[in-house]
Amino acid sequence: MVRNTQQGNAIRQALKKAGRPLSAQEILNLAQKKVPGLGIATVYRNLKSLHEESSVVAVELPGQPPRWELAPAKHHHHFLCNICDKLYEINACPEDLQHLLPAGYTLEEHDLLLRGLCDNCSRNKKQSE
Amino acid sequence: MVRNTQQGNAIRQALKKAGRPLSAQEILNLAQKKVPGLGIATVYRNLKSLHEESSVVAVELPGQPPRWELAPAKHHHHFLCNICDKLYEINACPEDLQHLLPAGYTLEEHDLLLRGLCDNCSRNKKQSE
DNA sequence: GTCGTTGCAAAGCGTTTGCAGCCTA
DNA sequence: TAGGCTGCAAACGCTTTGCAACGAC
Repeated sequence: MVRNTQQGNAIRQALKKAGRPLSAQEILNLAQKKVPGLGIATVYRNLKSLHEESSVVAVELPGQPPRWELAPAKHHHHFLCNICDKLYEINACPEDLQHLLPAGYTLEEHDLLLRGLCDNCSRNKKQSE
Repeated sequence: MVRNTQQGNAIRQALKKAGRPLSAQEILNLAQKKVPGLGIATVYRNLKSLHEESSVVAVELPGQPPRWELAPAKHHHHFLCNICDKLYEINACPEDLQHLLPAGYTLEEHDLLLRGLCDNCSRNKKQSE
């Protein structure tokens, strides 16, 4: 049976409060404010369990460790800002990707990562030009 | 200046002959047939150089080490088979992704990974049903 | 009291780096 | 011959695991 521990709660709360995908290290830092002795191994073990029960989702980024977010209600994608490195949730989807595939292929899932400049960084860049 | 070494050639040839993205380990295995003493560090150093000069591209996969391919002539995406784990090149692109973004965001690049069953595995699965 | 969970430290894996020797230009 | 490139082994960063102690039920 699954037990209700301080550590597990702190980890889930950190993800919930952040509202954006966090790295294991970020989760550790946040959760340690609630449970000072918390170790990184416990973060990984909890993430693994949560992932197995589909409560959290891993977001993979090129050349970086994955970030984790609470399982979203609806299908969505992400936008990574090339300047501030923040990862945003995009509530839209290109749909109809099956037609990109050659005949015979069956599409089951898809991952889309958009990259560029977020609103903030776009604005800052324009000002400095 | 850049020198023309056996090792570098073996690595480039392995990528060229394979015609699909390879992991560093796969490259090592293939290139060692030409240059037996070849070390993994040399594979990584060559990949790094080739990547810097944009001759090769890294393809990132969730939960796996990246695979490398010779820089493709044209923009494309990939399809990962959920059964045989082979990675295929898809010469198509959803285009017009900017409209998925909120106002103010600037789209610079995008990565799309399609997953499902390749032609072969789709067929095998149907037969066994 | 049981036994799932934890913290620590050690190990694992993919990747990078320091260094002395090698080999291309 | 100079100095870029190599192989080896050690180091690295992130993640997982073994183990004894802890604590939720």
